[in-house]
This record gives sequence, C-alpha cells and structure tokens, in this order.
Amino acid sequence: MNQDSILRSLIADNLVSDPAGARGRLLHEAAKLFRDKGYERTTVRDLAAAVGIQSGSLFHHFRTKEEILKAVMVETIRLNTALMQAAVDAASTHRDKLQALIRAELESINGQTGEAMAVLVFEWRSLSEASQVHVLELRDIYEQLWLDVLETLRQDGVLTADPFVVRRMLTGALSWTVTWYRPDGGLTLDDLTAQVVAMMGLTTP
Amino acid sequence: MNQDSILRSLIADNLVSDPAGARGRLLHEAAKLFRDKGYERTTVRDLAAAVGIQSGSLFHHFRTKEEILKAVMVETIRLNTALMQAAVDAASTHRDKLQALIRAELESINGQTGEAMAVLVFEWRSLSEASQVHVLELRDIYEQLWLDVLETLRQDGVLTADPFVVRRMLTGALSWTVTWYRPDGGLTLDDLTAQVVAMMGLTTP
DNA sequence: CAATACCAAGCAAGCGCTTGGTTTGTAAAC
DNA sequence: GTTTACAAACCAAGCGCTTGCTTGGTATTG
Repeated sequence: MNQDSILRSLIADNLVSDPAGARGRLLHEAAKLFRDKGYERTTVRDLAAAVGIQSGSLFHHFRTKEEILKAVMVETIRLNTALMQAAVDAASTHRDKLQALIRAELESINGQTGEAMAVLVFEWRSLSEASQVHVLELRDIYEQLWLDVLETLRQDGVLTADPFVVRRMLTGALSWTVTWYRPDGGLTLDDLTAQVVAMMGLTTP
Repeated sequence: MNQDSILRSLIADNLVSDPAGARGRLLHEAAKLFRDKGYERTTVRDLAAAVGIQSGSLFHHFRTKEEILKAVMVETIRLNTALMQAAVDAASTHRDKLQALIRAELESINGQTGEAMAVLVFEWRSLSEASQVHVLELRDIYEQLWLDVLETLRQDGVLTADPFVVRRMLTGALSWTVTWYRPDGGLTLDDLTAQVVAMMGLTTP
C-alpha cells in the first residue's frame, strides 16, 4: 500500500476529493491561500480567482466560506490518518514505528499536503465551534495512533517521559518545521528525522 | 535581579509600557483579544470596548491597528529577552542554563505574559513586512541566547544533534504548550520542564 | 490656557453572500 | 442523428453590513 494507492482508495470511497476535479482543485488552492495569507485575509474573491471563476459561483459548491476551510481540514486529517496507519503497519520494531511516524508527519507537513497541514495547525480558531467538534473527533483517531506506539516504548523502558506529554511536544516541534524547514537547505527529511530521534536519545545503541 | 525588578527597569527605560498606564492596559487587553479571536477577527471596536473608550479614541494612542499588534510583539520580545538573559546568568552549569531557559520560556508562554507570547507565535503573518523586519531583528538577539547555550552543550558532548535544529524543535514544542497546557491539570511548570529535559535524555546521570 | 484625552458621528472601501439569468454537459425521446 | 429536456455550472450585478479610520468638537488635567 504506497502513498498513491492510499489516496486513490480514499477518493474511491468519497472520503477525499479528487485533486483533478473541480472541488479538489479549489480545496488545494484554498489551502495554499489560507496558509499564505490566513483564512480571514483570504477573500472569497481570492478563492474564486485562484480557480478562474466568479466569486458568486463559489457558493454553488460550498454554502459558506467556512465550509471550505472545514473541508480542507477534514480531508487532510482523513488522508494523513491513513498515511500514518500505513507507516506504522509497515515498520516492525516499536522504535521503528515511532521513527516511521515522525518521518511520515514531517513528510505530510513539508511535502505535497504541506499547505493543508499548516492550515490545520494555524487556522484552527477560524473554525466555528460546531465544526471544531467534528474535526476534533477525527483528530482523536489520528492521535491515538501516536499514543499507542509511545506507550509500547515506555513499557520497553526506552522512553521515560509521559507518552501524552511527549506526543504534544512532538506535535509542536514537528508542525513548527513548516515555518523554517526548506528542502533545498542542505537538510533532507531523513536528516531531520534522524535529528529528532537523536534529540530524544533514541538512536540505536 | 528578580522578574519584577527586570520589568520595572524596562519600564524606566521606556522599553515596555507600564501595565498600570493607559497604553499598557490597552496592550494587555489587545494581547488577550488577539490570542482569543485572532488579529483579523478583533475589531478596533472590540479593542476600544475592552478599555472602555470609543473606537475612534484609539487612534489618539496608535496611528493604525497594526501598530498595536507590533507594539504587543516588540514589548513582549524585549521583556522576554531580559528575562531569559537573567535566567541564563543565574544558572551555573551548562545543563542548568538550558534547563533555566526551558523553564523561563514555559513560564513566559503559560504565565502572565502568555497572551502576548501566543500572539507572537500565531499572529506573525498579520504583521506588515516592514514591521516583520523590525521584530525579526529583536528576535535574533533572543535566539542567540539559546544557540550559545546549546553550542556549549554540544561541545561538552551532552548533545549530539545540531543546536540550530534543536532550538527550532524546542521553539515549536514549547510554544505549542499554550494550546494544551493548563496549570490546574495536575502538572506544574516544573514537572513540564523535567519532562522536556527527560525527553532530551539530559537528566543528571 | 494650552496640551492631552476623549466622544459622537460618519465616510469610503471591502466583505460574505444573494439574486436572476445564461451557458454547458448529458442523456433520453423521437 | 437531430431534438428536447433538465440539471449542474457559471456569470454579472449588487445588497446589506462591517471594517479601519477621519473629522470636528468637548471635557479634563497640569
């Protein structure tokens, strides 16, 4: 199950939009704009112009501007939960599973879906409370993946800190990379993963 | 040099506003509003109401709304640079200096100045480019403090990862605490500091 | 009696979203 | 194979409201 087949399977199940379709293209452009200018500073006219239609025509596809933001977030979480699950399943040892998760999340944040992941982190407050509840449920599934792996490591005695706290710290550390990491800066994502692992004192003995 | 005397010395030098004065009170309320609703969603009418004046009267103290945001950020960096410097100076060993920095930053983020620190992290994009340059210069001084301490630890052989990367990871991890840490949750800031140190494998042998 | 701090009113611009009508794609009906 | 039917996709225009900010005048303070 590689990344591309995971995406295609989700599209087939109607869980994420086809990036080639009209809806998918809009969501992709919306993610870029929301990341670059922020949700509030992005107008529906900006969004419409990005896909070459009139602002009013947007409301044929989405009822409100906020619905667009929510769709970006929901589809991003769905895709990434599937990607993380695959990463965990592919690794064998507990330590490798954590490393795979770190690597996969760095990939999500700094790769193709980077814009959407940044939106998920920095535009949370712009969601209405009702939408927040919905997105939160999806995020909990995602987080449990991490907690399960971290808990096994703690039982192995490799990790001394609280899994819950460790995950929160990792969330911050990894998502923050979006503000400074540039792939052309002489540091690959593998390097970065290695540094995180080294920083946690988890390098293979 | 305790925290209070540092603050008073900065006020005397006109580097930060007296929290008791009109300007200081507004900046404090602005930081709260900006954190809770975001800069864009906060209107000048909100800001004015928070200190009990009319919206137009705001522009007697600040020329633009953005000037308020900038002032919040600039004064916060000034205060925290001074606090961090004091924390480093007070500790003796290299490891203690790092622990003091972590503790001090957690305190800044989750204590009295927490609102302003959150604004500094999450409202960066709302600053005009001209203001960003100015704030960036101040931030570099602040960051150098961290890098110097981390470099000594690397030379001691205690730290294997790159100081630059470690600082960026710590920035993310520590500032992210603002989204989840609650002092009444049975976890003190000292506990949190200890967890971070443990996570880095820096616990005293 | 100046300077500072404020109010009441409102302007111009930009915002999300609505409206009524036109084009386009598709597939059955003849 | 043309015609008919109809919904989906879109446009052009603009409405109602909110926004940051201005203006001219009035208290307050040292």
